[in-house]
Amino acid sequence: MPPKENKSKKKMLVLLDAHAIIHRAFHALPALTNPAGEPMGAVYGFATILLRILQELKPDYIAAAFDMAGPTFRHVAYERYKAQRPKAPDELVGQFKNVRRLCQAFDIPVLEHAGYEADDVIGTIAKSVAKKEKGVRVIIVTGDLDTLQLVDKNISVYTMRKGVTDTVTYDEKAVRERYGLAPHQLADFKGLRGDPSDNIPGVKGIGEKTASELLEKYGSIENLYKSLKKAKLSAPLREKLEAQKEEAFFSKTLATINLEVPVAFSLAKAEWHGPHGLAEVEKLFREFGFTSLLRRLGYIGKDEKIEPSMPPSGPFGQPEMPAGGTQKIPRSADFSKEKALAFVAEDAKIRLASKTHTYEIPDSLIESLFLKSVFKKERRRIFFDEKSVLKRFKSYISQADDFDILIAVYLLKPGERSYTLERAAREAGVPSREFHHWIFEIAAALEKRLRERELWKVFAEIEMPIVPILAEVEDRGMKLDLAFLAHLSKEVAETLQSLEKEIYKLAGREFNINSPKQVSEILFDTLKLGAAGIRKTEGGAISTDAGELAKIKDTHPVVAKILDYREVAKLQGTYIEALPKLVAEDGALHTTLNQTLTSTGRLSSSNPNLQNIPTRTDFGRRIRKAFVAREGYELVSFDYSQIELRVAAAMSGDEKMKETFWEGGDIHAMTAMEVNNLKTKEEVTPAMRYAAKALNFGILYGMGPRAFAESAGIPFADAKKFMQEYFNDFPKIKEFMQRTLESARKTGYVETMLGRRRYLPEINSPNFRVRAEAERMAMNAPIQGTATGDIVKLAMIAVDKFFKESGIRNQELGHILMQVHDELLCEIKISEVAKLVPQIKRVMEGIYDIGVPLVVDVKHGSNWGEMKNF
DNA sequence: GGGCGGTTATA
DNA sequence: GTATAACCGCCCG
Repeated sequence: MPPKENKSKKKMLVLLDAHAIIHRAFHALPALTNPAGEPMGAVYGFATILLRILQELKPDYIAAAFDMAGPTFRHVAYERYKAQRPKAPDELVGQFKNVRRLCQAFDIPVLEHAGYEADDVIGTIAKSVAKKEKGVRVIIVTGDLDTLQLVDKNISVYTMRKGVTDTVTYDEKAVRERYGLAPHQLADFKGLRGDPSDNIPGVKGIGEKTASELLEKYGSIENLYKSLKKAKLSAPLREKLEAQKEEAFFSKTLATINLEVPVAFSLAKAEWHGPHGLAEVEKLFREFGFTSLLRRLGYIGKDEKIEPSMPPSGPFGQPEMPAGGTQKIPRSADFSKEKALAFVAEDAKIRLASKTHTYEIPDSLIESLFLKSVFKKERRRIFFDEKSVLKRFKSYISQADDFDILIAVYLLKPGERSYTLERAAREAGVPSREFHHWIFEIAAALEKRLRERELWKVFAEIEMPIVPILAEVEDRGMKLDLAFLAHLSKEVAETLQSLEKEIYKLAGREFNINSPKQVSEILFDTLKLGAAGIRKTEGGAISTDAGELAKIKDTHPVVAKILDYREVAKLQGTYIEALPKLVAEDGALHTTLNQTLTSTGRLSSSNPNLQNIPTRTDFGRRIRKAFVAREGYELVSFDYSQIELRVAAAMSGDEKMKETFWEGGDIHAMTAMEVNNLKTKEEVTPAMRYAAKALNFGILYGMGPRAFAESAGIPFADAKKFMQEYFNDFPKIKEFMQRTLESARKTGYVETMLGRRRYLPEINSPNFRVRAEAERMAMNAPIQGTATGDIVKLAMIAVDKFFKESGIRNQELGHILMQVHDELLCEIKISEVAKLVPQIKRVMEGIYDIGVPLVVDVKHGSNWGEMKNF
């Protein structure tokens, strides 16, 4: 989040930590060169950030601090200081000079002092200005977090995340949230924990957690040592602190920014004059080859509000898009006669193309009625990522002829990490040209391919219609009961503390229970528990995952406690603590539903992932209770019962399985009867049913006997026998698997009932493991894809349509809240639940005839954790 | 800070 | 033994 506009009357001084910004940009960005071949990436990064700062923060004063060559006072005190740092590469060294030239051109004073680092210079100036000039607040712009210790009421730190695109501002509160410490304690923190990147030793054996805890209790290293004798500390910790007292104090000194650099600074000289006399800058930009930045120069200091963000294209973003002739929309623009338009959401604008022109619409103009009506008018619309365009326009209605290039290329080539317009163009065989010609050609070429490969139905009847539904689901969000979670968090924190204590006591010493490595050491080295029969991890260590620990649960009481701790810690960290931070201003949690990520056609959910909210354990369900219906509504969950097994029965055509589903029988019990050759279902024991259930699921995953033995908890020989029996009893299942594999080997892909494809080039690999993995994917993808890709998506579309066409949606009586693979979660006005549930259930059960009945189970309640059967 | 291994949440 | 997302620790630069 960019800092708030400087609305207060206070003046603002921006101090650029040029050294850190350059380093950051150098590492975060690709190695670019100017036309003359000199490295320019870091200079470009610096320039971009500088422009952004000038636009966004509109400082009254600005100055830049550099490191000076030669040893600093820290090197004099400690020869190993930053000793393991590789020397700055040559490509970087030359760029410092150019950044200095840039500062000169901008008339920004350069600050430096022999024997001190840029941090020290900045610290000295920031603190002295903040003290002397009450009317000035200071913002430090930097590429690392070393300067956070300077933060106070008048000083904040502005820095970059994720490369350089995302920015974050630290004030006192933010530092506390991030570290749990006051800014001035950060040097103490490094004193204890050390800083490997600067070769600051710290106290060996003290990590982030212990350091924070100690500082929370004692405030500072000085205080800690003063009260060390009477402090309540574990023996090993006390020993470490006593033995390494010198290191602790010394490390703190190294980590402390020097506030007494004898550097001259004059606020008057640092005054920023705004955009006058930038001819020098322009000259430099041309010399450096920063043509994309030239345009932005014009904006500096103007009142016009433009979004602070990196340019979407050019050397930094995606590969340069063909931009040819991009222009602002003229007042006289008239699109009424255009048969087709293309829309692409970019960083802070929408790129709009007609067949003959490309325009850019800044976000600020999107709200205009003119553009909204241009967008909504019925005509051919081409997109790359329609969902993001819909959200930008806040318009959730699609049109029959809409074409999303992103979706098209996903269906043609699923399972890629990410897609770009450039890749789509490559896939479509369309070479680069002016944007408006380019994008329409790509769409046409992709449409042709979709039709050739018989993917058109999936595209036009499933994937395109679901786009606006996903946009709306994301936008609506799910309401979270924050008070409830806060309460739960407190309780859970206590549980964790007491579990921690018990574990330390049982183990005989303290260790980090969150570290699998340390857990393994405690269990198998210190306590010498038997490791025979325990799986090894990929790295060769003895595994400590829940399945393995369960095997030795009875050999020592600490094992069960560690399992308890794991469960609670996981839920605390991943949900109870994390979810509240993601609640938006509207009190709701807005996930992102990714439609083009999975290889099988499922959706995925992230930021937060709402598809893995706990439900299996009692404790997990308590978290679910935090997801609540809005006032006057109920949550209603529609869950396709055993949909993957039903699809497997349908696709294979196995009569016994189909019959069981038609009769509404218990599929797992029936399986148990068959593989055990029993005559009546009364003879099926719970253990038999459990094993049969594991077998049914395993079959869907292409499992072998070894994995089956493990999951059912039976001997390998029995497992093998049962699997053979299974394939004898359900021969069509075996045939289906074989047919699928053969076809995959021949064509290189498998497909769902509706023709969605998954390509599996490894299916003919000479490497057994690689090939076997591809075979399992081949057997699973058609089933998973048909059930939770094709069918559930169709159901979402139909249910949404039902809401809209019956007027339910308009009267705000009900809507879809979330999809969890085989479940649709809806929010329905309480008064309407009884009437609507049977109708929705009918829509879902009748969505697609696979030759086996689809059954939907319905539950409802005021929250997601306590639901009653309907 | 980034990347990876190990683990665990869901279907 | 399929499909995911995300946490933490730990190692690297």
